[in-house]
Amino acid sequence: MDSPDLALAPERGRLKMADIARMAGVSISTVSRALAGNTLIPKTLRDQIVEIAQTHGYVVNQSARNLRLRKTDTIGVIIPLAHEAGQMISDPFFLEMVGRLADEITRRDYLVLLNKVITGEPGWLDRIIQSHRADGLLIIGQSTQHDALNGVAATYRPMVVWGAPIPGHRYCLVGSDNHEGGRLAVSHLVARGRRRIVFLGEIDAPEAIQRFEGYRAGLMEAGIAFDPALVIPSHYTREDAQGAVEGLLASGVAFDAVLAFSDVLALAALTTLQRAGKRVPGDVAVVGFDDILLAQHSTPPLTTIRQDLEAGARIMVDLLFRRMAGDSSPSTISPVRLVARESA
Amino acid sequence: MDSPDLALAPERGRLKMADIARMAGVSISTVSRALAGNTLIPKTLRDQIVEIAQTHGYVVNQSARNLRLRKTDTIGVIIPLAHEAGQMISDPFFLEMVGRLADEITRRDYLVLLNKVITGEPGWLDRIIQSHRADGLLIIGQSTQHDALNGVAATYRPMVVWGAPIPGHRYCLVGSDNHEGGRLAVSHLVARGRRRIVFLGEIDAPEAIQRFEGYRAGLMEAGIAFDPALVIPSHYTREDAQGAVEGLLASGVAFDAVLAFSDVLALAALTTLQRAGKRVPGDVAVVGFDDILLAQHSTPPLTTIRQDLEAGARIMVDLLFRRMAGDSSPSTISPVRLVARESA
DNA sequence: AAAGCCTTAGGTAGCGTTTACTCCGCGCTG
DNA sequence: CAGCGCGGAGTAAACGCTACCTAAGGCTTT
Repeated sequence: MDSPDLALAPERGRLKMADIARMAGVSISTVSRALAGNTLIPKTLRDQIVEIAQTHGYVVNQSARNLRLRKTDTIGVIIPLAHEAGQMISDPFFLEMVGRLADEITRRDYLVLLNKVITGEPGWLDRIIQSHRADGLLIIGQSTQHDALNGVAATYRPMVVWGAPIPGHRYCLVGSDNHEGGRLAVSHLVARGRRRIVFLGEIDAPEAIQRFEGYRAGLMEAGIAFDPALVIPSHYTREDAQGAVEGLLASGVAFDAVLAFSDVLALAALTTLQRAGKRVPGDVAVVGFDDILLAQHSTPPLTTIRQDLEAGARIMVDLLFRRMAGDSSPSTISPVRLVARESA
Repeated sequence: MDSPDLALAPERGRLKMADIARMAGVSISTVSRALAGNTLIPKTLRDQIVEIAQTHGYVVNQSARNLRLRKTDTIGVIIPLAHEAGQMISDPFFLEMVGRLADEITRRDYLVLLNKVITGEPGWLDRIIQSHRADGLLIIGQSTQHDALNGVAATYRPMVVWGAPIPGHRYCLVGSDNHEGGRLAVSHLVARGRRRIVFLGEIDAPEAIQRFEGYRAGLMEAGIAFDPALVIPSHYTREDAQGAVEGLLASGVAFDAVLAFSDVLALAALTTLQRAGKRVPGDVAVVGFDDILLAQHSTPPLTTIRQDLEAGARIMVDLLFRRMAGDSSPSTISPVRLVARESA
C-alpha cells in the first residue's frame, strides 16, 4: 500500500518530522501544522499527513517541542523533606495528596513530575524553577522553607503551596484551618472528661505550630492550665512516634488523652499504647489529624480532624492553572471538621 | 563586588549560558564545560564560573539539555487503567507502589514522571515512548495490554513491567508468585475448616488469572470440587466489590470464606459482610492479597497474601537501570507469603 | 485589465545546550 | 632552531521542533 514510504524511513524509533515531510512530499512546516491541527492546512491534506505519521508510529519529540515553545505541559509536585528525617514519599499523607493532585492534573492533560527535595541546601527552589522542567509548581508542605518560598514568590508566579498561612507570606497558599482543628480536638476531648491531654509531634513547620496553638487555645477555653510536660516531640514517622510514646509511658507522667499532629503519629501512638496494656479510649483517648484512609480502619477507628484532601487538591490545581494563565489567585483556607469515631 | 556583572544580566528568570559567558568574559563552551565539571577547564577558572552562575541564580535549562543530549534523567511511571472503570491513581495499591518506586528513583537522582493512561486507544504505548519524555518506563500492571507491551518490547529496551508472566512474554517482567499466593490462601482456609470458598474479583488481567488458577489448584489439592457459583466478578474498586458482595448475599448461595483478588476488595467485602450481620471470621473468613498498609488496621485485621512491594519496587528500578545501561536483565518473580491475622 | 486579497505552502531563524573540531601559544626534544 | 605535543579556549554544527515572513496562484473588485 505505501511501500515507497517504508524505504524512506530511517531506523525505527528515531523518526523525526523531516522524515514524515519527505514521505508526504510536503515541507516540515506543513507537517508541523498538520499535526497541530492548524486549519491553515486543508482538511484532506491534514488527514493524509496524520495518517502517515500514525502508520509509521511517529510522535512529536517533546524535548524539542518544549525547548521551542518554552513550556512542558508538566506540573512539578514537590515534597520538601526537612532534616533528612527519613520521611519518604511513601508516607500515607503525602501519597494520598499526591494521588489526588495527580488525578486533578492528569484530568487537565498535564503530566506530573514528582520531586523529592531534601531542603537545606539554599537555592533548591531556584534550581527547580530555573531548570524549566515544569510549567508550574505545587509544593506539599512548607516545612521550614517559608523564607525560600517568599523569596521566589515575587518573581515566580505559577506556584501554589500547601500549608499554613504565616504573617507576611507572599506566595499563594492553600490549606486547612489548623488552629481550629487543634481547638476542636481539645474541646472534644474535654467534653469527654479528659484533662491531661498530650500533644504529640514536632512543633517546627507552620502547620504544626498552628495546630499546637489551637491545642493551647482549646485548653485555655476549658480552663485547663498548659503543662509543658505533656508536649512530646516526635518526627513525622511511625517509628519516631512509637519511641516517643514509649518514652512518655516510661516517664510516668500521667495523661488520659493524646492529640497527635497527624494520623500517622496517632496510629503509632494507638498501637504503642495498646501494646503497653492501655485501653483506648478507656484509659487514654486518641485523636489524630488528617483523616487518612487508614484512620477509619484502625482498632478502634480513629477520631480525627478531617482535612478534605480531595477538595484541597482540587483547589490547589485550580489556583495553579489560573496563575499559569496570568490571573493572580487568592490563598484559600478550608474549614476542618472533627470526625468522631471510637478512639476518643 | 561584581557590580559590572549585574548590568549585563537580562530580566531575571531567563538567564542563559551566553549571559554567564559574557559576565565571566569567556565563551559559551567554556561555561558549559565549567558547569559540567569538565577538567579541561582549570580548576580556578571553573570555580569562578560556577560562582558567577550561582550568585546570579543561573541553572542549565533542561529542555535544551534534554534535546541536545537525547535524554531526560527522568523515569516514566505508567498506570494503565482499563475500562475507564473509575479506578484512580489514588487507589491504595497504586499509591503504595508509586511511593516505593519514587523513593527508589529519586535515590538515583532521577525524576519521576507520572502517567495515567486510559488504555484502549491502540498505540498509547508507542506514543509515550516516542514522545521521548523519559529515559525509561515502569509499567504498573499489565492490565489487558500484554500484546501492546510485547509489540514494543523488541525495539524498546528500557522498560520494566509489573505483573504476571504470560507464556511468550518478551518484555522484562517483575512480579509475585500469584499462583502460589492463591494456593496458599485456599490451603490456609481449608486448614481452618472452610469448604465453600468464594473467589471475588475480575479474572481478566494476568495477575488475576494466576491468582484464580492458584485458587483452583488449592481446591483440587484439598479434594474440594470447584463450584462456578462461588466465582463473583468485581472490578477493582471498593464500590464495585461492595455491590458484588451484596449480590452474593442476596443470591442465597452458601459460603463460609472469601478469597479476594486484592486487599481493597477484601476490605470492602469485610465491611459489607459485617454490615449484613455476618461475623468475620466466625461466619465467613476473609483473605486478601497484597498486604497494603490498611490490611493490618482493619477490624479484624486482614489475613492476606503479602507481596513485598518495597523489594518489588527495588527490583524493578534496579532492572530498569541495568537495561538503560545496555544490559539485558531477566524477569523476576518474588515469593509471596501468607500473613495470618484475624480475619481468617 | 490592473490591483488587490485570500488560500496554501515553503524557507528559515531561532529555542539553549553540548561537543567535535580547530586554533593558538608555550615548553620540550632532537 | 625547527618541529612536536599539549593544555586551554573558542567556533560552529547539530538536537527536532514552531512560527514568522514570504511567495505563488487563483479569486474578486473597480
